[in-house]
Amino acid sequence: MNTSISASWGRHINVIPPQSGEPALAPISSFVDGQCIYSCGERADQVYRVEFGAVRVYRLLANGRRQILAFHFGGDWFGLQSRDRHSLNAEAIGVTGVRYINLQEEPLCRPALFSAALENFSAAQEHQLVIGRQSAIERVAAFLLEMSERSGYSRRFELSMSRVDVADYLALTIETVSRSLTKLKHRGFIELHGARGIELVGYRSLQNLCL
Amino acid sequence: MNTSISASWGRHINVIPPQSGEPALAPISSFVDGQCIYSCGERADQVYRVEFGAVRVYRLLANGRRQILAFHFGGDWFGLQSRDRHSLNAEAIGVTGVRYINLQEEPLCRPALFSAALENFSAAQEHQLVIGRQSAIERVAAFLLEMSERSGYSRRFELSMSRVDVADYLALTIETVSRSLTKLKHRGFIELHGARGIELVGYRSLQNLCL
DNA sequence: CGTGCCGTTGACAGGCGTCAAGTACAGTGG
DNA sequence: CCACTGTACTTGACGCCTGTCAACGGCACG
Repeated sequence: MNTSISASWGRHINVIPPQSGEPALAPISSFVDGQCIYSCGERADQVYRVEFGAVRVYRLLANGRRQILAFHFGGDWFGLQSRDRHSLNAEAIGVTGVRYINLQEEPLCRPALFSAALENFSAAQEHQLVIGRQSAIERVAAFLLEMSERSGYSRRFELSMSRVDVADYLALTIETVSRSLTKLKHRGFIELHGARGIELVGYRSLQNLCL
Repeated sequence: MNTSISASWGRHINVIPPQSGEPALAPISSFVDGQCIYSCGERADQVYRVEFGAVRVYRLLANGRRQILAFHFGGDWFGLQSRDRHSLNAEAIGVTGVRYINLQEEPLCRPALFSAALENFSAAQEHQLVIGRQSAIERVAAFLLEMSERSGYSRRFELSMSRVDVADYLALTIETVSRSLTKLKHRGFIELHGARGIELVGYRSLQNLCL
């Protein structure tokens, strides 16, 4: 799926910097596309770190809708939870590897986990602003910039997730996402290479949209 | 402002349980209504705890809009930040007292702060779901239930914030908030006592709205 | 009683969701 | 090599929800 990227293209950061004296990390567990990593209601006694691939964290609502709260890529910690049971689901996007630590065996309050929690918190707040106060086209622009940042600020990259995922992340419909991408293309801000390939032609223009 | 509450009414929890061996808490600092506690760009080397009153945390966007990310009441920690400078603003709602700890003098990674960070994170996620996937009336219902919870699950309570604040928290306009409240009243789910007084008549019905 | 602020209500328009049809592309099998 | 199929994505038509603009009502305060 997202393994067929031309070599010259940026991708999401999959290289993990060597951790300094972080013990008790289990070996890499591998997941196929769409496979559940944890689900709502399960005991939350592990914290995960993405090694390669990507992860979506979401909840299903009673009206049948799905809200994706976050995407996680290589190096990101996820699964931190304020209660002892998960209130969200996590699934692999494409072939994905994660490692985890067991919270029973480890002190919960570690600097690495603390800053991971703050990073997650900060990302959630930024996303609140996007879905709260931005129009459809602004949300899509913000999303593209975010994905660019997370693939090392590359101007050209490939989305690892489908339109449905993008829509559920931005609290839009796939049709609106599609239309917004088309508008951005017509305005000369981006170019589309196939369904997943994105090129940011007008980086500054995109940023101006998101103010 | 929110000091003129009839004694029989629930209020937001202002009583602080005695902390067990938590040192270095500065004495209470008092703020008047609307006073800034910290603002975007300042160094974030303090973490605050509400002693009485309430706090709104928000950001102003370029289009002139304001998004309130969270309200904080007695006992809540706020001001935790992943970077060394604040990216948000915090203001007092009504007469408000806070205490803070200095992060320079204290180890950042303490259990109390860690769980505070996770609580903040969790609240941000729940709020993402509300503003992402709920209609106007569902958001208002969810808000009332949240305020009820935070005033000790009382059926009858008084809002400490204005309609503008509610609107900016729910990513709506004041008109839509007002209309939604009227609808909830006409459906017999709530009763309004003045502008700020709320009585939840149909608690279950409200919950069913928010599924 | 006038003034100002806050909240409510109404009329209207626009953006986005919904429904539906059309296109592109990969995989499969003949 | 090509037809067939299914999935993902795009585009179009239309309606509703919510934002915008405006007027009105209630209440505190001077």
